[in-house]
Amino acid sequence: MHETLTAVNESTVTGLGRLARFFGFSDVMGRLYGTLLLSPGPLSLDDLGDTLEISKGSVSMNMRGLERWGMAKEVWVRGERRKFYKAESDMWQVIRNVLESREQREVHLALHVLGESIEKLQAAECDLSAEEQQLARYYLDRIGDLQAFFQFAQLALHAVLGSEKALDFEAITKIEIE
Amino acid sequence: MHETLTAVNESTVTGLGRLARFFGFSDVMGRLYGTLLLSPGPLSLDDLGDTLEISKGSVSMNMRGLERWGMAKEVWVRGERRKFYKAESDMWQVIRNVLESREQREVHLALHVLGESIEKLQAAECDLSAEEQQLARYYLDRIGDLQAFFQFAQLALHAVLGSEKALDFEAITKIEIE
DNA sequence: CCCTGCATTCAAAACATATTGAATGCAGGG
DNA sequence: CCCTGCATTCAATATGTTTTGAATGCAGGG
Repeated sequence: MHETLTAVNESTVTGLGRLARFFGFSDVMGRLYGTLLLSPGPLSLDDLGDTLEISKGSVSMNMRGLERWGMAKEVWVRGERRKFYKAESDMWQVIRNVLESREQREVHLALHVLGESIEKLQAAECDLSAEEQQLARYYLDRIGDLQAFFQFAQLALHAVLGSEKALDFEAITKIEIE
Repeated sequence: MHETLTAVNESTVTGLGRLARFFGFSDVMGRLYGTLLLSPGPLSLDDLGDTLEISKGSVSMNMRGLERWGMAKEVWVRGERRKFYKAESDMWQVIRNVLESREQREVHLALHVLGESIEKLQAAECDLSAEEQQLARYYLDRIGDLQAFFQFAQLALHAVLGSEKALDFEAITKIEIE
């Protein structure tokens, strides 16, 4: 195959590996996704293992990860007994999946814990010495800041996820930046 | 100290550790930040090490990390020879720091690499066999999608960072969510 | 110019995470 | 009901990361 194609393929796959790590996934997951994304046809686990030079076990586990996150789908190839996968190529869908299941949960948890702390501090107020009360007020201020941050994050998430009809990436491509 | 204060302190510090990991920093950095945030006065490296029960070395290295990211600042305490730190309590500033120096760079790099790939593919077109040309077009499509994603991310970053006068977190607190 | 009290560095150790490949499981064909 | 071809699991291992603490560096006081 022409070296340009090979080079582009490799840098894309590497880049997606990097992106995956950035988002807290494993490098291999990103590379698997990239390999699938750049393959016109579906690939078997063996294909993927051969291409990326990683073991069958690793391919199997990481692919299941990709499936769980809705980044790849199983595909039936007639006449084949093996499993074949293709990448979920709708980026928007992938992002929704990640934001919804992971980020959303983190933010929720954080807000829950912070809310509890505030309640506890308010409930305990009478039991505290003057000095402790002062510290409690300090805590309430700082925790209020954190709460504001997470509420901002929640707003941002809602803004991105809430837009029912997938933001039009193609349109965005055409916007001139800087 | 009253157990409520202790409990709230601990859960906040733990939560910030978690948040730090989520953002790709070390757990310890988050906990150090949390400890400083909940301390009315500045703390020395020893104070921090004692509180979190970690070694001097670790405190030293992680604090320098926090400083580099603009999450903590050195503070002079008169009559003391030791270094003292306080948390940068302006969350907005912290977020700007992280987004600007890290996320911004990632997005930039990605867009650069993708752009290069597109150029390479276009330049090589004539050298390709019919079959290779077809694959090249396929690559261009997929890479275009990735590009659109990163351009979206860049837009989002600009939107958040661009607003010159720090988004008003306090105001956001008051918005009713869901 | 040494001594003290601190911060910093860095190699070794502890710890965490990812990968491997042999063993196991499972389905469909004969 | 066994055999084959595959996927999956998991304990052992390799790899990467963080922490530690002893050694080192450095500034200021005496």
